[in-house]
Amino acid sequence: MNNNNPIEKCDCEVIHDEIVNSVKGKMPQEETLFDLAELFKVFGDSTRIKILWALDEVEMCVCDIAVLLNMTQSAISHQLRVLKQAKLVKNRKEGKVVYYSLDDDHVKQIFDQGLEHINEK
Amino acid sequence: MNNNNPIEKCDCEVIHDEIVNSVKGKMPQEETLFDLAELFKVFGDSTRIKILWALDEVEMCVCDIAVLLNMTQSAISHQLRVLKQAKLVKNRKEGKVVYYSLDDDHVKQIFDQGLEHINEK
DNA sequence: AATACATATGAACAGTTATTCATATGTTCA
DNA sequence: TGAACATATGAATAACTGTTCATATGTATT
Repeated sequence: MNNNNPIEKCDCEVIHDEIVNSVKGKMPQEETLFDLAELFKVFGDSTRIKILWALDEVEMCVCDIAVLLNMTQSAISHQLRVLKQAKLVKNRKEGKVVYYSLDDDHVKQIFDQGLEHINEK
Repeated sequence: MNNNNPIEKCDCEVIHDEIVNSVKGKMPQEETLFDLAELFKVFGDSTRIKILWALDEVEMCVCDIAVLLNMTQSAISHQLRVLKQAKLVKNRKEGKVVYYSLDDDHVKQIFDQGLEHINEK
């Protein structure tokens, strides 16, 4: 069933039909790959990386983090929301103060793998 | 030496001075965290995730990838450049055709950690 | 040499995102 | 109740990013 239809968006001929079809069969669901990209997008910002790294050490309140990173409370709060939506951090409230902590066991391992890549290259 | 200077950008008082200072001492170098974020930024795009996943299966030429993902050759080529700059893929030339393959052992492990996070939540 | 084709690349555009600013919410304490 | 403070949030803005389009480069074939 290998017809010679013009390929939709690619402006070149298929070079290796078999390989393409084989890989197509092995690819995870579109949605899974999308979710994976969304997760890594969260890791792809220095501020959030710093927050995660700090929270991997110890639970901290919003203001602590702002002071630590020398940024505004607002900026940190916005980023904590992103991290929370990604379910990477959780929080607990104690009076006026909200304490954030890591909510994932894989963060450190993902960091470590990333660092290994960087250090090898 | 805990003076009571107004904190630069944070518009609130330091809540837990000791924690902030302790964590500050344990944080990796600014540059390391920046590089880590830059690396994850590369993972933070569906197209690039798909390319990496495909190349983890088998070496492919640019056109193959374009057909596989139903995208233009140009778009793929641009993304391959990003992946190459990040040293996640390498290529070899055979006549007109350029074959790309993974250039990192950690890609799959990073994916797996990410997937574990997603599946747990 | 000329053509065909695979890939690369620069400019432009649209969509996304991080920070700032102003302000709202919610809690404590007097 | 009102003042003080920690945090959250919406709107605005500036910077960044992915794709497209047009075109350039480089290789093989005739």
